[in-house]
Amino acid sequence: MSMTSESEDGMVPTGALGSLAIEEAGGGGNFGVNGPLKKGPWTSAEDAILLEYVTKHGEGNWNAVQKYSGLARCGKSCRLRWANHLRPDLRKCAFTPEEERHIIELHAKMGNKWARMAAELPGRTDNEIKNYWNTRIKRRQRAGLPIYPPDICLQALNKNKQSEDMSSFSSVDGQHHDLSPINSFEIPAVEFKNLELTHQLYPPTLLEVPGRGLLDIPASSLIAQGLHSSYCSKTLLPAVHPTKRLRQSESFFPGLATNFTNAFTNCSKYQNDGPAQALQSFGYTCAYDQDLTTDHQSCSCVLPSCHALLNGNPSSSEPPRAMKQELPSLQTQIGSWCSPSSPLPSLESVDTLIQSPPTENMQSGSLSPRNSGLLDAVLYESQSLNNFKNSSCQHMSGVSTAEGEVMDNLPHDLHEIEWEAYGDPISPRGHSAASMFSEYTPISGGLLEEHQSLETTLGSKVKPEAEDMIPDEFGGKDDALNSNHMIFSRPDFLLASNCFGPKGDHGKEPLHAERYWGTSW
DNA sequence: AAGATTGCCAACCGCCAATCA
DNA sequence: GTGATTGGCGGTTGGCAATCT
Repeated sequence: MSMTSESEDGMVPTGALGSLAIEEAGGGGNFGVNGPLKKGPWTSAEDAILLEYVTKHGEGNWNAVQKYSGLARCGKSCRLRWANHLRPDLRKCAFTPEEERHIIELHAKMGNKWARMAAELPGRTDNEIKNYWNTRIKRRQRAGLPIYPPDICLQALNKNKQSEDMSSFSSVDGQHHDLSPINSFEIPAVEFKNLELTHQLYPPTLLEVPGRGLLDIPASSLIAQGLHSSYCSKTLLPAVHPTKRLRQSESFFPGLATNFTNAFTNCSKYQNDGPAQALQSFGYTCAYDQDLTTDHQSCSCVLPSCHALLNGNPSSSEPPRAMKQELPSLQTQIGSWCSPSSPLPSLESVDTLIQSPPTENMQSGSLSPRNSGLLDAVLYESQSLNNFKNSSCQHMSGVSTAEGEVMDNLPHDLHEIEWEAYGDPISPRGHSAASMFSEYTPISGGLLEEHQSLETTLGSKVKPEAEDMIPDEFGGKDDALNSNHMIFSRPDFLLASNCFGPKGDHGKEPLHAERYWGTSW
């Protein structure tokens, strides 16, 4: 949408542009020294002014642009325009396949760190990369395709495995992570105080955070952590990034590491069996996973159910909610665990927090404004449903701690329903649950409203989706893909799925990578 | 053909950290 | 030391064009 107002202004010779710019600044908004600041698309004349200014004075001091050139734009807008469009070193062509590949790799490594990604892609801007990623994600999610190609996930896996091997626990000082090229995690210095808030609430990889939406997690953060339960304590917990900015919302992701720890503890037996088995053991259920027999349920069941629970929107008949497609990176969220100013709790204490959420800390006052709402609702629900504990999951042997913790909060019948789906290796409900979770974006309504929503979820709205929604190796009904796309978008899914693994037990053809991933990798 | 949907992209907004006065 | 300013970042919005129904 390049400059819609282009037609109304020709290129104006540089020099004596100020008055023109001021005249053009008709839009409302703030007032600068030259009058009202213009918003909206930039004109060629404005570009010329900005270009001239930067040529003369260099970058920086952007507010002076408006002051001295007469450009009726705020400094911020000028900086953005320069950085995204006028910089001479920009590459305006479409992303090359190599660049796309690089972006995927970088995102697997960094998450939504667009600026950092842009720094590694010469001539590309963070905005460009962000837009590319968001549209790409949207497209792939709609198509029910995973975000990350398997090799990247495995790459991340291997790297982080190496990282674990190489890293030493002595890196508590937080230095190692910048020194080690392998360890790509960024662990910010954040407060531990919110730890209890998210325990029990969020399964790995997709975390719903009120006011923040779903958090996605770079593949590297997901996969490797899960391989060993000790990983969290070694790599996630101690590392502190001294310079990482702490955003309010980024202090909100504490429970994840423990969930990882717990969730993968029971799968650690696979750790020596190679990635494939380990990944399968993670239990990120793929409806097409032919290995999803009851033998594997121990690890494959929980997360989707968690999704369903957390989503609070188990029914596909629910009105569609805004889908959060891209999410803050885990590496910052996980960092919530560790702060120089807040001693890292032992995992035991973490578990204590998980199992016995301190209710006093759940008072609204202890929640950040962004954190209230869904969290409150889920915590409340968790407590009120605690009576179901131990009764419903015991028939599911091998359910990991984290899994059980979440599952325990489900009514028994819901367990049954969910598990029936997972017992059926080709049931579409397996991933539909995940999609339910993904489709729930909390609107920061009141606690009551969310509670009600959750209640509805738990109580009655578990509705099986039609069996015919199973896509025929992604050639099936689009609706099914749409409604179930989320799990395929998750890097964890692709690791667990057989899309790049051996043929499943049921003789279904494995998904060929080139078909599965498309050709655009 | 017309309306709806999707893709794409530019720009804005809010937040935060660093710097400055 | 403190408040204001600046710059940077990530998320979101809005509009146009292309495609679909």
